[in-house]
Amino acid sequence: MAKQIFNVERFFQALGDNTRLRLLNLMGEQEVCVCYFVEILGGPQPKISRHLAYLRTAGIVAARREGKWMHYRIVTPPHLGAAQILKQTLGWLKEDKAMNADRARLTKACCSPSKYASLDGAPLPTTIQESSCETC
Amino acid sequence: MAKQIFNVERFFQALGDNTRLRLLNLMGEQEVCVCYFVEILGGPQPKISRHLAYLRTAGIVAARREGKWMHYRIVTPPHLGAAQILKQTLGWLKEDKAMNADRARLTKACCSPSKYASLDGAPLPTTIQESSCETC
DNA sequence: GATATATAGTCGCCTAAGCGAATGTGAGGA
DNA sequence: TCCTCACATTCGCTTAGGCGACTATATATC
Repeated sequence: MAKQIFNVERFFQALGDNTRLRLLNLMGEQEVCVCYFVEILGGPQPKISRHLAYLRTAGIVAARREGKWMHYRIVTPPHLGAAQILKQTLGWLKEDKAMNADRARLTKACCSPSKYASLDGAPLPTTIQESSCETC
Repeated sequence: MAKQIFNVERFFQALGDNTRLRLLNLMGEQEVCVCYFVEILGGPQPKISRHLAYLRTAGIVAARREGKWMHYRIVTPPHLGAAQILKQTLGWLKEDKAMNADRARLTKACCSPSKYASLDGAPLPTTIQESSCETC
C-alpha cells in the first residue's frame, strides 16, 4: 500500500481542475497550512480537503501533521517527465492574473494573520527544499 | 463560434486519458489519417473518432479533409504555457515503452499499407511544419 | 441516382467526480 | 474526562465522460 505506481492519466486529471490548480499555485515552493487555503480560496473547508486528498492520491502533494494543523507541500513526482511538466505548469500559473491575485492574498494574509479570525495562531507557510514523493 | 477561449482545465483533462495520449503520440510531428489510428490502436472506429473530437474541441488538434479521408495533426495551443507543456508531454511519451511500440507499429504499417486491408489506398502520414490553432 | 467507403454523431448504460451538508477523528486544552 | 479546534470522510445528488452499438453524413464510384 505504501508504494503505488505513478499513474500518468491520474496526474493529468489532477491538473484538470481549477480549484486544484489554485491550490498548487498557492503551495509553490512553500509548505502551507490548510486553514490558509480555506481562507484564500473562500469555499467550504470540506471542498478544499477533498481536492487536497485528490492531489495526494495522485502523488503530487504530501501532507505533514503538526499538532492540530496539517501542512501540504508539492512533491516531485517519481517520473522525470511528470516532474518537468509539473514545474512548467507552476511557472505557467505564475503568469496568470487570477493566480497572481491568489498568491498576493496569501502573502497579505501571512503578513497579518491575526486580522483573519480563522488564521489567528495558525503556523505560517514555510519555504521548503527539494522534496521527493514520500512513497519512494 | 470560430474563436473560443482556450480552457486550461479542458487542456489538462484532454491529456488525462490514455487513448488520447496514444493518439497524440502517433501524431507527433505528422499529419495522420484516421484509418491509421484505428489500425494501430485496434479499437472500434467510433471510439477513436470521439477521442479525436475531444482533442479538437480542446484546441489540441485540428482536422483536414482530403476526399473521403480525414487527417489530424497537433496544433500549437494559443497559450505559450500550454504549448510548452504539450511539447514536453510529447517528448515524455517518446520515452515510454508502450508509446514507442505504437509508433513502431505505425511506421511498419506505413511501409507496407497494402498488407493491412483497412489501410489499402489510404494516404500516408505526412510531416508537417509548425502549425497554429485554426481558430486564431 | 444507387452504392460503397471513411468518418462523425447519437443513444443508453455505467462509472468517476464535483458539490453541499452532515458526520467522524485526532490533537490540545480546560 | 469533556470540549473545542482543525481537518478528513461520508452521503446523496447531479453532471461529465468513457464505452459499445447503432445510425447519420460526406465523398467517391458506378
